[in-house]
Amino acid sequence: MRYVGSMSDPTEDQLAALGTAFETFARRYKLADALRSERPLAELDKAVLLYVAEHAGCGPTDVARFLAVPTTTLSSATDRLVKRGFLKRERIEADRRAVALTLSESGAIYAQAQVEAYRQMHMLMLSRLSPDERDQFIAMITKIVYNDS
Amino acid sequence: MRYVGSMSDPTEDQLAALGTAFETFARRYKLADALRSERPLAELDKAVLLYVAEHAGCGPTDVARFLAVPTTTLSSATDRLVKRGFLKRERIEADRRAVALTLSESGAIYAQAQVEAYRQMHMLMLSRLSPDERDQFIAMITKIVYNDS
DNA sequence: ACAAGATATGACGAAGTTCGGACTACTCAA
DNA sequence: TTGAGTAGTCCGAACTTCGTCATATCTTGT
Repeated sequence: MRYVGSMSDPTEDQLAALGTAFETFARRYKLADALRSERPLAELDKAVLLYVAEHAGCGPTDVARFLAVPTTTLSSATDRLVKRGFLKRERIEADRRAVALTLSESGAIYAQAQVEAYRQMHMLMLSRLSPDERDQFIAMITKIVYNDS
Repeated sequence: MRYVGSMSDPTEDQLAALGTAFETFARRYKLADALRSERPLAELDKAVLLYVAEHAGCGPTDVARFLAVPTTTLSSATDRLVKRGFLKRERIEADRRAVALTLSESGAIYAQAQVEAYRQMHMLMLSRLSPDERDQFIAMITKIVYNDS
């Protein structure tokens, strides 16, 4: 049984085109990311690093909630990051159960490199569009992402 | 030392906007995917299933190459899929070293459901744009993804 | 003031994944 | 026929995720 939409719904062709574009996009993205040197951090760890970069002093629970993973999983992640010297965990006195997460020097460098890599990729992507299209594209994807329905 | 681009390069604002949009996009995408019932297949396994759905009779090496993972990793994936009854592995006589991968009945159903879920998501995304914008958006993302530079 | 309950983390371990190295079986060219 | 190359799999080490349990600390109703 197939849903028959109104005239203003996206067409099947549009959906198909978008699907294949995304599929290809995701694969390339992964490939580009994979060619980093040394043992790359786990996906989760990178996400944690970037989050802490933007929210210095936050607690593990905050990060876990944001990334939608169990706190124990996040605990493992911070463990790894601390062990590699990318993250600092410090008890705070306002609430001595809690810890405040901050990036170490090298953690900040790593995060910065990561951000830069993304920037490069975005640059490459946008550079394939004309200047006019760039604004349009960004406006559209923003509309898609943020317009909760 | 920062690279100073030409006037027609994407602006920092554009890059930043695109970055945050993607970040949010990726997170939502993951969440939506996570709400499937029963033990969900590993990410790799799903990718394998979808690939085989489109390339019935292909061999493990084909899939491994396409997904850019070692053949041993792909072997594990097919093992799991066969064990769950989603995939069939059959020796072919043209080359008796090779095996041909095909979806089982339930594998096809699963793949179909997966495709449908993506379709839904793409539908939701496109529905936030006006009909005119949809074509424009697809044209742009296609240009971005396929125009190798 | 304090017992009871909520919170923030960490320790531990089971279950599951990735992937290098070794191995089997088969094909092919000389 | 033999040696090199190819398709796949098996095994095991290293890692991740995440549930369960244990530890400190807050917080509060009384």
